[in-house]
Amino acid sequence: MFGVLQNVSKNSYIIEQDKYIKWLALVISGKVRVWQEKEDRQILLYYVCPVQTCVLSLSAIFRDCKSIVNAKTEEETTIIKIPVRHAAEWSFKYNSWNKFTLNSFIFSYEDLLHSYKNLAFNKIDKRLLEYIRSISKKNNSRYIKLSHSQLAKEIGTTREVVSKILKQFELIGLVNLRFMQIEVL
Amino acid sequence: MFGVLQNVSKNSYIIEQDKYIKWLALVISGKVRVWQEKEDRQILLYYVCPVQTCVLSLSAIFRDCKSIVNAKTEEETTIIKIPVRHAAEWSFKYNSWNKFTLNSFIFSYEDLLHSYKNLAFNKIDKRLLEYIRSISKKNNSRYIKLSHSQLAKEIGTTREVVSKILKQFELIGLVNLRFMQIEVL
DNA sequence: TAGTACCTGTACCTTTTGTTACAAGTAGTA
DNA sequence: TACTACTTGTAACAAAAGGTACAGGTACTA
Repeated sequence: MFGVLQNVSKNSYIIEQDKYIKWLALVISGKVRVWQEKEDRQILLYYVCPVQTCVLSLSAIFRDCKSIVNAKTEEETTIIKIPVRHAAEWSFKYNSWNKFTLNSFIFSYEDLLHSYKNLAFNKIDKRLLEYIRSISKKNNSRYIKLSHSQLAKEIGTTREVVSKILKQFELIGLVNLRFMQIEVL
Repeated sequence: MFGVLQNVSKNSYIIEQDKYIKWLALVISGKVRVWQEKEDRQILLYYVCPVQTCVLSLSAIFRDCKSIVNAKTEEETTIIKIPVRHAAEWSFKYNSWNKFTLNSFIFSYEDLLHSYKNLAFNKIDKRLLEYIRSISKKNNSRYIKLSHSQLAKEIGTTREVVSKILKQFELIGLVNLRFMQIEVL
């Protein structure tokens, strides 16, 4: 038996910055947020949803390393914990596992590359608009139930900036604002 | 015979944004710059040096895709061109090739992650200082022979901003400036 | 030597983003 | 109800970054 099934309650850390990664987590149900932070700022990297794994814990398979990100459950989450040394063997034993690993890297790399370009060249208002639209699309709902400060932590800025920009968006008819709710028009 | 050895002259495009990647390039000698751009701004992703491959052309191995980056030789460069479908087979045939591929992804992903965090949280002056110091270290020389506009294109800003910041650095004794030369103190 | 292309410095201004500070609203609960 | 924690709005200000414009320098070469 190599993997251990485990239930993790909401808001628990799966990975913490500067700590060693000892096992690989596969998310079976729930949702895990992965981000970077510095002082009181944060920036989202991605969410790990069923059935995916965090590409960064994958990288730990191949050499011991400290995590450079944080990962925390956003809901009650079920994961399979696999000690990294087992997962490393699998890559050479099982073609399908190898394929899964490679695909995870490819997808994640391209995703991060898009984020990088976005961050380098687009102003905050554009990044915010794209973000709320992507949320709306992903959830298949016009209504986004996030606070301004939560949004600020996703895109790497401050609450006041998000509030100001959202207000501008409302004035030009892009959104409607309510308490803890943004309606994307 | 799968690979083709090829000499590429200085300043030739290896990969262009929005074009399909048909082959994988292994750099045998020379140097290739990989970057993203938008209008007249650019931001460096990495350099490909012997004996490495561009992680992004690796990703093309596994599914047809348009490039989201540019790659151009900075010196006379020798590459081996491998049609992507051959390279794809190798991953399942040869353990050592598989290992090489995975290592490329891991290294590149972590590298990009550092850049992303740097871009998200650090001001331009700090990023510039880190960049020129890394160049100095890499070249094992105090003297950096790059113009201000070249530096601007590496870190994603404009020439005027670089000139101003370098002048400040000179005033506080961090560097000495000459025509086409920065001495790191 | 003149011409060209590129490099550097800098003053001035604008836009973008962040900070501080405060007022007021919402929701849950003891 | 009163208390708490969190959310939202916004004015005024400050700092960071970018853009315009121009003067002058350097290097190469025709």
